[in-house]
Amino acid sequence: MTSRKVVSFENIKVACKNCSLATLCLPMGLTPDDVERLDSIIKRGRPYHRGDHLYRGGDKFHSLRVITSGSVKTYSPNEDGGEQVLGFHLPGELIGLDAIQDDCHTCSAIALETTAVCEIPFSQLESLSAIMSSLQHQMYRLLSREIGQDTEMLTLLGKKSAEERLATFLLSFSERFKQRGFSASDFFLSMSRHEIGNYLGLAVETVSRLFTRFQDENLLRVERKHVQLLDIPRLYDIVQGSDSAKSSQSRG
Amino acid sequence: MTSRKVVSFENIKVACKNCSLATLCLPMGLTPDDVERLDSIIKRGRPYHRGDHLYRGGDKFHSLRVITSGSVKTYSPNEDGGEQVLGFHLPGELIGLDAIQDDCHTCSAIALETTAVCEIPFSQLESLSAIMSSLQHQMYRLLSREIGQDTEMLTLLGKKSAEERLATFLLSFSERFKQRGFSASDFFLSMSRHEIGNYLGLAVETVSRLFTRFQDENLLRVERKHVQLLDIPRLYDIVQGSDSAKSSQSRG
DNA sequence: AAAACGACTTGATCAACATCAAGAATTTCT
DNA sequence: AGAAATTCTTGATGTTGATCAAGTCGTTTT
Repeated sequence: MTSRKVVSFENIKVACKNCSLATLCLPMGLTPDDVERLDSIIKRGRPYHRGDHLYRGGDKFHSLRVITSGSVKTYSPNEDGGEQVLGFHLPGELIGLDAIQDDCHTCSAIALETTAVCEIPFSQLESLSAIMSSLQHQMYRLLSREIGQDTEMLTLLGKKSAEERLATFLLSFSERFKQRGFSASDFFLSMSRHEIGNYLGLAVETVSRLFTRFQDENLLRVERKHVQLLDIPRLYDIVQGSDSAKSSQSRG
Repeated sequence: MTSRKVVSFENIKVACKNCSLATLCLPMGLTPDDVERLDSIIKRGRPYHRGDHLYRGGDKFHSLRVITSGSVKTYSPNEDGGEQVLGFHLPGELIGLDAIQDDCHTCSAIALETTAVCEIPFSQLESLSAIMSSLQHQMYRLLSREIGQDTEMLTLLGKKSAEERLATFLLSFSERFKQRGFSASDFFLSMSRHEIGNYLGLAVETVSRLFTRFQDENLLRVERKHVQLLDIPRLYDIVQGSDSAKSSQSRG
């Protein structure tokens, strides 16, 4: 009896239908029936701790993963010891899509803090999507969205100044936290300055100086990992490039 | 009778089973029967001329497109009139994948020379892939590959020097021409220096100077759009970063 | 063929950001 | 708690590649 209760409790925890992230995640747009079927193949492992790898480049690919709490950094370890940070992932986001191509992870994923994930065995997902057109459609959409996000990032790295990059970075987190029901203007970043710089193609020192400058200009307040955005409209102006940022200074 | 012959000829031209690109393209890994079914939904339009748009950002999305001859540039028109070149596409390559997300093209595609394409209505492709698991698998692989390529490009723009970028660019074309049965060391680039620079996040002048420098160093010969790679191994050394390029100079 | 235009090249200068260096603040380890 | 190791910040200097400017070559127009 007791064990039945425990099992039941576990099931509830895993179920997409009870998950606040469902609208951001794989179940988006699926009927409750379809969500139930999807649920049947999803597994939840034990949580990862800061610094634990979810997978490493070269590992055989079995499962896509959705972050359910915490945050994850993906990076591609490059030949000469260095690394390129590819992304920071928040709850509801799906990672591992790049590994479908040849059944092998091309990049690594590491927990930035205590992090829980749902695992979705890809071969089962594939089979299920063959008989559930809504799921297939959602998969195509998610893969396409990933491509769209990557191309936005290409524009960022190809054309934008350091200032524009950091503003874009901050607003991306602002929007994503907001979507998840958290404050859009007051949050903690789980990654280091070094990781931010690597991601944005900037030196650590440049990132640090920009935080200081943004603070001096009353765009934000920052203390270590804690960031408070004070003038989101002006940050958006900065993202747009063109030094219109100054002209549209918020009525202070 | 005559008209039957013409129709038949047209059919042969369109058929994937007779296409030399099949192994690079959507039919890759499909059985002949499956290729036949895929064929049934593919359309070929009239060729595009240099400067013609295949689609523009904002257009409603109907079809994926495969280049069958010629070449195409994709770019995202950015707010302030400028553009970010996202890619150059050769025969066998599939474009439009980013538009699946919300049925709307997010970027534009323009022919760099006389170019023929196959059109694949996406809704039909989706339906077909629901009943052809091999096709579904291939679609997932292609989408995943696109993501992988984008992340490689992120590393290029985030971390690499101008020299490394141009070497990477040239070797990418070398490899792709080779795959298609053309010379890996002697080819014509269909895009301008300006477009190369935009794509690589460099100024036109920098691209021009690098071509000159590479030529001075006997890495290649270049005249206008015509490029001959003279020392491919050393170009690979340059791509690797670390100035090992000099030490592994080819035995001259 | 001459003229006009656009693409490419080359040179000179400049600016943004990287790198080097050192110190301050935090976190981790024992 | 105290020491060691990180992480972050700040300053000084350097370098890469952008920008500005001018000229050459090639192509298109008339």
